[in-house]
Amino acid sequence: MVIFDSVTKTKREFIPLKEGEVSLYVCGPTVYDDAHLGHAKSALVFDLLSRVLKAEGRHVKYARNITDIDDKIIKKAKELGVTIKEITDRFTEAYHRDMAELGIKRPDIEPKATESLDAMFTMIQNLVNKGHAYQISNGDVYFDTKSDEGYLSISHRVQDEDEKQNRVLNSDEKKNSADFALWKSVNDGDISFDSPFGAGRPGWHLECSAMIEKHLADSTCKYAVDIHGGGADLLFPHHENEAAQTRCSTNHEIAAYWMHNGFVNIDGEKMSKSLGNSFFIKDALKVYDGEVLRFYLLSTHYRSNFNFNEEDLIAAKKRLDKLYRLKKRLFGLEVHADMDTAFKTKLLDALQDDLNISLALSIIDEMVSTVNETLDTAGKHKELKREAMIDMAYIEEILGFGMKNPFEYFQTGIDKATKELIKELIEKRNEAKKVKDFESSDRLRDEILSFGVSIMDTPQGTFWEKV
RNA sequence: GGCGCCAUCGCCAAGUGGUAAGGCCGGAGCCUGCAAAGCUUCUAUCCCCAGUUCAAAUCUGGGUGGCGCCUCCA
Repeated sequence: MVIFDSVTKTKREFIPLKEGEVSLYVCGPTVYDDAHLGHAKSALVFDLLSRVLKAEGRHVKYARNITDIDDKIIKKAKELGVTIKEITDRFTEAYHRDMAELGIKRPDIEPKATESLDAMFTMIQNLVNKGHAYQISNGDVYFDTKSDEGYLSISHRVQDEDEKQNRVLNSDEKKNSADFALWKSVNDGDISFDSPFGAGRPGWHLECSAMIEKHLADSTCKYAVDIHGGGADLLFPHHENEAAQTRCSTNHEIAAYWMHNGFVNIDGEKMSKSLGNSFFIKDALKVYDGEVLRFYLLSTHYRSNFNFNEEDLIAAKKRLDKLYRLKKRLFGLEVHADMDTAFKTKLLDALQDDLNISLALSIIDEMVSTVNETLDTAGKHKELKREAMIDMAYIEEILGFGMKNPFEYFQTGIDKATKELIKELIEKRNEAKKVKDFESSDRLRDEILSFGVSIMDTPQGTFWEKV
């Protein structure tokens, strides 16, 4: 496996801390609202990564956090007059539902901030003890960025410039303008948690470092985890600060490899909360099949920015359709043996190169095309069919494409009653065709088509699909 | 202002020194009562300029044009 490490900005051969094992930590959502396409992209990318690592025969320990303490959550809870737990439970559940629709597997560990406070306290205490953190008069505890020689080594920023930017916004008591809060004190009776540093709530960056130490890290290793991932926007300040906390409170760096996925834009415009053009997954799912969305969002390399638009989505759907067409053609054939094929090797090879999905998809297209061609010319070809089934099962396993029953896949969006009606009309039409009453059969076909479906006459019978 | 990314066929998109993958759309054909699906076939020299090299889409320099981070954000 070769991974593009976004800190060294080079492709590097992946060498795990412990042979055969991989620890992967990905920054997950803050659960105060529904998940949008950006959350989907990130979750999809790292779902793919963990699948590929597993396909290589590695044992993967994948953690993705749920941020359930945050100012935005508190604000929303106040607005709605409910507890923060009601908010976080509701949106955690929604997140899980949306991710499942996209065929994303649950990570092995999903730590929550509320369940990781002990680890955060330990980290803050270590930082204070080692002189990397200090408390100011109002109770806030800050990380002293000047005390960390490695600070800004992750994002390669220049300190002075950032200071100019931040000076006005920050508290006078802070030693350096870039210092960030580890603990924010609360005195006004607002929602808070008890801690050795007084009542308050943790700074956002802290939880990831603490969770990694608690769930994944081995203090005998040079790095806390093998791979740390997240959206490109998190590189600074979030990941820079995480790295600083871990570096200064423990005896290791936080991650050996960093992976950052590109952004999702909508029709050429940046999608962001401040612009208010977030596209929720649940809304997209009303119009598009979850697996089509999965295929579409995954069809571009993870580091590129992704421009979401309907025309491209339709083209992606047509491409996925071809895989399902072949699956339909092979339907009913049982596969027993799990053998290696040239196709499987090629597909894995492509994905092992920093998740080269475009190359992987072209390999799938070629396989589909070759099998179709052979089936057309050579007729019944049991061995070929069997191998194709094995290959498709592999695509399902490693990429999560082709998971559905192919007949149902092509009929999504048509209700049951209509399905029955269509079935009857097709029978009538076939009666008419039998006696070569083409006038009636064409009339019936038009009637069937009016439901927004297309029909196909094949040697196996007549099939229909939603257009 | 600081740091950084990108620019390949109408559209999406691989390829990072050896002579342009794949998909969508479109044209022609096979098959089919018609159609759909499938199959065959056709369509680019890689934003511009200069340089390095036997050889560059791929390296260097300079343009031009997009974009991101620096503030909550995946």
